[in-house]
Amino acid sequence: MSTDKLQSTSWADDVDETIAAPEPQIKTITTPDSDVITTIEVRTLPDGKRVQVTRKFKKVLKKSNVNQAVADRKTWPKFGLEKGKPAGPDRATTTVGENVVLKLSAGNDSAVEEPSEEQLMKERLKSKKIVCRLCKGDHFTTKCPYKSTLGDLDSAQDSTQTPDESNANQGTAAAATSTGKYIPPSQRAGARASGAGPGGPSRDEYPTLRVTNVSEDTHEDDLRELFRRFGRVQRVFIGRDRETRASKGFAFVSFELRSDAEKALEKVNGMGYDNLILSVQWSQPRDK
DNA sequence: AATGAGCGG
Repeated sequence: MSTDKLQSTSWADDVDETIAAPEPQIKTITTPDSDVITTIEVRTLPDGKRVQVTRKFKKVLKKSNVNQAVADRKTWPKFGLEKGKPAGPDRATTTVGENVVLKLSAGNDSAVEEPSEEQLMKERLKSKKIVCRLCKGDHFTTKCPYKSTLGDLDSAQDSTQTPDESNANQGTAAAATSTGKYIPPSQRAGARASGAGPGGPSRDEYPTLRVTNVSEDTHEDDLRELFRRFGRVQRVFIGRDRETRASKGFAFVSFELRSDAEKALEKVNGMGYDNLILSVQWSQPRDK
């Protein structure tokens, strides 16, 4: 360890230097046979007093960058239930985490800053591939474009029930499955596919209108009431400020049938409502 | 003028 190395590794010294101008003199004494390094520092305090600081450091013989005890432990033969198994983690039962090393450094050197916690998480998520359980695509299962068609297939495969149990459960909502897991009626084997039948719209695919110039005190229910005359309204959403929840003056109205949405668009676009004139367009599909 | 929230893994 060199003299200037010692100076920069002590954060306390760095702090002092900003206050006390006089440069401390440091003498390092190394004895080859001993495992101790001695430094003697002479410095002048702000009030003029001279002090001598003697520090002793133990030389550490490091085989690697890990704690010696940890390294030793890794050479132990396995014991207990793992007795006789080959060395190293068994990947079938053990997930090997990322080795995060805590590094302390003097000052706030942002140029060599470690990647932030957030970045590390993102990296980890990236390496932990998202695979759709239905079609094996790289999206979440709920985002699967084939959800409405493969969805039933999946729940049938997932089921550990015998056909007898499955049939018995279909009739009674209260019946528990053999796994004890509740399956809502809409997802039980043989249930009608979600949306308007097989291949029909899946939740986000309903015909949707964007309504703008909506007065600030218009509520979801008001729009539902306004649009219901054109057909079954699937959803009403009013754009709001995240914090204040105040309306941002636009809304989305989804119908179950495109023909109804079309009628609504024609009739409501340009219509006076609550002292404003509503504008209605087809919405662009939500995406991110 | 203006295009949505939040789940998961």
